[in-house]
Amino acid sequence: MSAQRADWQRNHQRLLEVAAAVVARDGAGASLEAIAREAGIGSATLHRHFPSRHALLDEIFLDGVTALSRRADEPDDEPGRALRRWVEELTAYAASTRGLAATLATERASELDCRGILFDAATTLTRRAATTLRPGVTATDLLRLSTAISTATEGDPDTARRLIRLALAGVSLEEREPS
Amino acid sequence: MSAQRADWQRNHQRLLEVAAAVVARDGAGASLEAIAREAGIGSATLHRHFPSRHALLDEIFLDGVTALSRRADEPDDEPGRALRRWVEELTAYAASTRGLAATLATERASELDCRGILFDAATTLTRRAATTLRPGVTATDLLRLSTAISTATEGDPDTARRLIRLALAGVSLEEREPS
DNA sequence: ACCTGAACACCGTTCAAGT
DNA sequence: ACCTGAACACCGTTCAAGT
Repeated sequence: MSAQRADWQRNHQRLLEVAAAVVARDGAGASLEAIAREAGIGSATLHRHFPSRHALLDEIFLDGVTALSRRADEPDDEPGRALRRWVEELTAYAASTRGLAATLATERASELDCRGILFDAATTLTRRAATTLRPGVTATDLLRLSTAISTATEGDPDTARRLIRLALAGVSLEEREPS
Repeated sequence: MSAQRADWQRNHQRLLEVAAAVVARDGAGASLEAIAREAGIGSATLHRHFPSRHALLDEIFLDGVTALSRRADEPDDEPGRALRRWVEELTAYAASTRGLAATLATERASELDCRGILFDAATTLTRRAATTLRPGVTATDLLRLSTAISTATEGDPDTARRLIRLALAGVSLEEREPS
């Protein structure tokens, strides 16, 4: 590893830490100029490190999302319950992590970004729980519901949890076909 | 009515029409400068007519939302179905009307804005359907779910309809308490 | 190779000055 | 009374110039 590469890594790391703090404070729409300013670099340098806002946001949340995705592997003898619990945790986590919900709502650029990682986890859980699910329900549906709710309840994870539980269980007591 | 007041009304009406067109094209975050420019007025005048972005957006959508709220009064001998159908229509309408979902997601300023009107309609339907609903489910819950989904699916009313149906019916086939 | 200052084309908001 | 041009303090993006 060259000295330049080590330098770059240090700057990169520092930039990410500052960016995470600013996004936690100002949300997904935080000023990129403010991030560069607080990191002590030029805004042009920020743009070279991260070609888009989404690229920056995605890297900020990558560790937390990866940790959450691992929890999908915990064994559970009731796969339906395991799926519901994980989706509930994802929704509450995204609602309490400023900027994450908006990041997940953006179309992903690569297979290895936050959304791709969560999609893989959701797919595994959905497959295991397939027999307990209403026919036609996909991992994509569950992620869309979760992201929609966490986006709408940013900063209020209790409400997020309540709404995703409601959506997973259904609003009505009646027996019906959804279509 | 003075000539000045008539003038103002004409300008106001023209401004609203232009604003509606620009928002339909550019979304809820449309440039207020662009709206003023296309309406042929100064941006300062726009700000005097509408003290906030929300005030402008709300007035743009008022007619459509009022029409939708009236449909809650149509009689139905199955109040649970009536509620579900109306919430589904609201969600699809908001998803297909650019800028409306974001407007509904904003905390309301008055009792007579779009959100207040929809809240009244949802409250009526929810009360009629109370015995068919899971205990504790409120009109606010249903509006929050609808707005969350339509915000996340702007421009795709078919997906919006599919997701709100799923949320109303429940994802799982199992009998459970949502706790 | 890497970074930066400066320029560019935008914003929203406000207010003195005009009519 | 009403409207406007202009000013102000910001943006994101790009690039020639520096080291």
